[in-house]
Amino acid sequence: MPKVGIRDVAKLAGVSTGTVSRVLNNHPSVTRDLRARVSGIIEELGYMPDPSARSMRSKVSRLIGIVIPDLTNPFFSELVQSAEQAAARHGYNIIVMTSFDHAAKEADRIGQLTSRKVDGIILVPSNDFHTIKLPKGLPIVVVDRLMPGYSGIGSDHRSGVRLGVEYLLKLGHRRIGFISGPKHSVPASDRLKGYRDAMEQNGGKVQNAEPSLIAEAAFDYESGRAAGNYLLARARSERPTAIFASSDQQAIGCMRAAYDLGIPIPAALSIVGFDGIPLSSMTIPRLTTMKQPIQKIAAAAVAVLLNERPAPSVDHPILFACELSEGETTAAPQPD
Amino acid sequence: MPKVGIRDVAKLAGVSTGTVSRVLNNHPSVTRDLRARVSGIIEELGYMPDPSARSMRSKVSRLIGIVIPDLTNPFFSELVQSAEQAAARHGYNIIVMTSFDHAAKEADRIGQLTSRKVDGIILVPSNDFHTIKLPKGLPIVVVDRLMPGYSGIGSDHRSGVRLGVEYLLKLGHRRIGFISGPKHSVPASDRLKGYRDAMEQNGGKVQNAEPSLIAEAAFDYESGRAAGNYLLARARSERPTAIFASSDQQAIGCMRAAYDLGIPIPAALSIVGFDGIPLSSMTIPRLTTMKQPIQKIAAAAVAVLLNERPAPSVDHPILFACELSEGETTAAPQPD
DNA sequence: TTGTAAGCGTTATCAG
DNA sequence: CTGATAACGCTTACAA
Repeated sequence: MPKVGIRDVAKLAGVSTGTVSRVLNNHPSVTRDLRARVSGIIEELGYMPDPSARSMRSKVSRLIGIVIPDLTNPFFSELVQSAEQAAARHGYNIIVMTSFDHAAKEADRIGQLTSRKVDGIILVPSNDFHTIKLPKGLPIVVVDRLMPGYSGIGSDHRSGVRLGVEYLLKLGHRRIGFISGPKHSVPASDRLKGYRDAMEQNGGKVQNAEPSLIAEAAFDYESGRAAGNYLLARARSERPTAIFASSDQQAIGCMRAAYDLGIPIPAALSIVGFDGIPLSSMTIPRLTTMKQPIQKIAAAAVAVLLNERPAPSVDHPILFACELSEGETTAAPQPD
Repeated sequence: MPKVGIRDVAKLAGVSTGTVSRVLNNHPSVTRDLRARVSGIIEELGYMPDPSARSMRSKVSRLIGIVIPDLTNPFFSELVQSAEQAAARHGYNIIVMTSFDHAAKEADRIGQLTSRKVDGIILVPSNDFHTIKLPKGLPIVVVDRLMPGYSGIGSDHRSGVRLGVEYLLKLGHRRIGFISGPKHSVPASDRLKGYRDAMEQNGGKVQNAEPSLIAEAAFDYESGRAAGNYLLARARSERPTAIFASSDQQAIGCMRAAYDLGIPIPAALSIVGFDGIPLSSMTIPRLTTMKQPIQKIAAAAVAVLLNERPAPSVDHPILFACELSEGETTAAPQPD
């Protein structure tokens, strides 16, 4: 079965390879019936164009690279899956790579992708991304962890967090703790701002978010647990009655900390997470969380790379709104 | 900056393009110092070979495809991540695709991968995989859900489950429920066999695993919950004192069901999961589970595709042992 | 050991 | 609108 090529199709259809190629790329200048005949033969022969040859000539690989810090993080795996679907709808495929939040690895991955001639890269930058430089000319869209100077797509973390904290305020909480993300992370400081926004506009009572109500942590489970422990292992009168965590994983770690300290949720402590990963509805009790529209983000990123949508300007990222998903980890505070 | 090609390197090094190519592919027949000089120039010029051109001539793409049912499943995302790492160590990259457990999509994905000329495919077959036929000639290794007739790599589900159930028996449990996987799934029936193995060898008492102790379910959270509900919503004397679930997600869903029914874990119910996903140590209480060696599996799969390791014969898959990870969801049964 | 040159399967340029 | 034909950038016999 000696592999059928474009010439076989051409011969059998009685046309030139050029015409077949034009049919393949649905170039407008082919007669309806000629196109039909050729397509027929293509079908019949089960011909599939060779992507390497194609890409070599046309400089288009129909490949999109996606570089994320950690595929094990449900938020990112959902992002990748959504991107894969969106890309597939356009005949594109996805090459995934993990940077492990390590700038050097990240630079290396981006280099590989570049030399693979991917048509674009979706990048969730590592936390010390600023140390690397991106190859000019390659369409690249930064997602989730927006970076100044790069066109980005994500959700509005700041107002998302603000809404979440306001929700806690509305429930009657005043001593609201905050588990922040890594110090230098852009989204982390955005989320922190959202927290401050909400706290400060809430009149005098909690005007200054006391530093002791803010715990810095990585976005993962263990860090969330440590941060929760820091916030909760104190006298009851000092202890926050509610905690907003910057990620669902942190929130879940924090639930664990509360559990270990014997603090019932939501009776003595309310917890709100951020991200809306599937897992958040599987915890006991179900986590209340601010849900990011991952699919929208992924679809938009793909659309931008495929020029189906204008790239956001460097200082005006595309931002989607987050949405509160009420679970069972939040309630009015107990009277002291 | 007019893209540096192999000829530029050749010219600057004063050698032929053939030699440069040989250096690139570290063909043995190149003098040490010549190789050194050429490598120097390559470095200096920042030359990167064009993968399309390369692949077109050599029929090697340095690309591995991986098709899984659902990237959102932590077990698979960890598998993909591990495969990505293993592949990267060999200069290979990974194209991921999701089949959503849908045979038609799966066939389509495999077709795409084939036409992309990937050097091999790692496949976790969908549940109705048997309906599709694989393209001959393409190295493909079936992982996790082993299929008769295909060379596969996975862990020993049957004895893994047996060990888990034996653990429960050792704790003193006798009425042990089992949440099975989808009926026609190969690993599901393997796991079920493991359960039967353990139950049947346990003397007369539970000689026949009563059908009512076995609930069929998909591997996901919701199904696990429903199955748990089925097993638990009965009079206490009929209700199992322990449940073995075929996946961690099922187990967690089952915990949820128990929680909703007011059945305390592990006081009134022990639960053991299967897979050992990271999430399993984040639940409250921490899930006891049979851990699959995902990294080993992924590494072996990549090694097989890269011919670093002989492919397992069609009827003798490579099987790794599972290991019990003791959490907090298991305890001796309460006296009736 | 190294150079030479013929393709690999497409697409794109030019005529016709 | 369609056909011929020259690239595309590299690998690999075949020669030297």
